[in-house]
Amino acid sequence: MPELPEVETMKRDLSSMMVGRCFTGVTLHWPRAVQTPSPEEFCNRLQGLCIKEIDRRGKYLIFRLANGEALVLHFRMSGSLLLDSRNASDPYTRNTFHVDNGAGLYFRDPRKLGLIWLVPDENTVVGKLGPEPLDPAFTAADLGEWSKRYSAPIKAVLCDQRFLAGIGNMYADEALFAASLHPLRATNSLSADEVDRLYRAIRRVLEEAIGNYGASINDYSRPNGEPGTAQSMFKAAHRVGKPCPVCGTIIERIPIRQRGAYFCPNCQRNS
DNA sequence: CCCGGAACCTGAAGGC
DNA sequence: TGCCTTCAGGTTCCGG
Repeated sequence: MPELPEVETMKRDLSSMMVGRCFTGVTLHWPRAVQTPSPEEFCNRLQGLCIKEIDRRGKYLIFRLANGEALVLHFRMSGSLLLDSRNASDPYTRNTFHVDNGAGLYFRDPRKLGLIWLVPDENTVVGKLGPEPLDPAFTAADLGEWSKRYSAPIKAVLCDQRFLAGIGNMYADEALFAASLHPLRATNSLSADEVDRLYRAIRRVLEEAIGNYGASINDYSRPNGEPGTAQSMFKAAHRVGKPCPVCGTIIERIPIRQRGAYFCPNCQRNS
């Protein structure tokens, strides 16, 4: 499930090979992924456009094009963007972007939940996202200010893209474990010390995961097909029934807002 | 504003 | 073995 570290890895891996290249066409096997414009217009307009730079905002991957427009992708649950031409015949390759060096960018997405936009202004897609957690301008004081506004469980708030951009289920669990905070803690009940712990935990967890090229939990892999290794560092996420690496207590999983929250009931007390 | 639930998807996993 | 149900989860939308 591509979250911030996985999309950041895609951005870095793809930038060296794709910046300066131009799209020669698109094959849409799953046109419903295209949000705007219409699939026909999407294919016509993208053809001939060249990539000026590749960026990331939250969990969105942004191709900034030389004509000022932006091709924006969101991978949701199962999407990935692959370079190897062998993916042309993969039944889960939903859409293919053909590039002027003869190569292709293969949008592989078994669950068909990923989304694609071609827009004159990328902010129509990503404009409502909260701050980037790794932006130097985002401080612990900012996190404290934001947190006062929410009474919902901290786990749910961390996953809310209007609060912070790019954190999903896995990294919210990891950050809360690293900060020794129970996922059900009311967000506005955090002390200044707890906010500071959480702030440092978020940044440490995300930076470490980027250093490990993201987590290959389900269908994600790097553009070259190699898996990321960040999942091997997980202490709580997706580890239900396994021992906490700190204290040995069995990791539990509870539903919060229809999603699984993994945590150590000993290290992350709800009080 | 807040919250819960459904919808979108399909492979995996569990029950009987 | 096999059919059927449920679950996973990011985002948006809808209703209370």
